[in-house]
Amino acid sequence: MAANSQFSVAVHVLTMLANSRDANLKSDYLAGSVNTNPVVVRRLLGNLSQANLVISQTGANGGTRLSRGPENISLAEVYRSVSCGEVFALHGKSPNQDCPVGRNIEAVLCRLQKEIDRTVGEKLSQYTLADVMEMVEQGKV
Amino acid sequence: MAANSQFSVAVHVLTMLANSRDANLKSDYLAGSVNTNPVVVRRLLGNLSQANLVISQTGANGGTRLSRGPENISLAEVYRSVSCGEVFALHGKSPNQDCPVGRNIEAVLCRLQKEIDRTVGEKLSQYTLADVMEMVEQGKV
DNA sequence: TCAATTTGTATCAGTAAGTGTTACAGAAGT
DNA sequence: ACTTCTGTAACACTTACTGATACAAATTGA
Repeated sequence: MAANSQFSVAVHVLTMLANSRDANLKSDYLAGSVNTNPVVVRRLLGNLSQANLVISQTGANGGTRLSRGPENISLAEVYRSVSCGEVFALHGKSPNQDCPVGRNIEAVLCRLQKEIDRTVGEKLSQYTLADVMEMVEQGKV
Repeated sequence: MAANSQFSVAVHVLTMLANSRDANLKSDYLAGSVNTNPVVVRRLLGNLSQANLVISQTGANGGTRLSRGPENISLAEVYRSVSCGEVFALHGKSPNQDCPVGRNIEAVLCRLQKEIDRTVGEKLSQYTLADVMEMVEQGKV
């Protein structure tokens, strides 16, 4: 399996929840649609729950539902809740401070990083879960 | 060391090359500024060379220089040459095709992915290596 | 109260990617 | 020839994600 597909799975799961409105969906059922293990789904739902996007209930007839209407959940929130939010990372080790470039490049890259990440966030905030539901609906054959 | 910092290191190295104009810089010297191993730098320069951003020469007095002026190298090109260019990944395994959401979500996410990646590319293409040089210069104390 | 269900979480193994290092063949200058 | 470099292979280490089993705690309902 490749890199970080958590955002994709999160959007998938949230769309399922949106389609079922107020009914609690179980991690087993969601995992069946995503084609993965229920624990993977529960871990992901844990992140979404911490971000107040979903509400989970333990016990019999438990499960997970959206915390609000899909038109009030932007993809930017989803992205933030399951990723570090950085398109690229800064240097692992600090560059050589005796070098004029090394001394100043980090600040430049940091500003650039923030700008890129903000751009991604703004783009994602243009879409809500309701938009995704609609697109999925239109894609139906 | 953390995630993918290759873009940061690439911009760092290219800025060094830009500052030294036509002189060949050695991987040892560049590694000293980045604070890493020469082989790491040479691997990175290999990518940049394949993308025709730099020219390397083997042998004594060898090294690497830019293939063109820094005002003609956009950060989008740099980004493309050292990363997969995807802000988020699609599903690892294909979702359950018997589920209405599973059947259609991939296409929706793929469109969204392309749009986000294009947005990042457009933002990065607003900056050239010459802009970075200037910002680094201004940051000097 | 007791049994069944379901989440939350710990734990472990497997996979993939990036990093750092040593080593060495081949190219090129003197 | 000898020295200096790049290009690259090989290996160990770390980190992150995925997938799986296991079980405590919560909740429902009989």
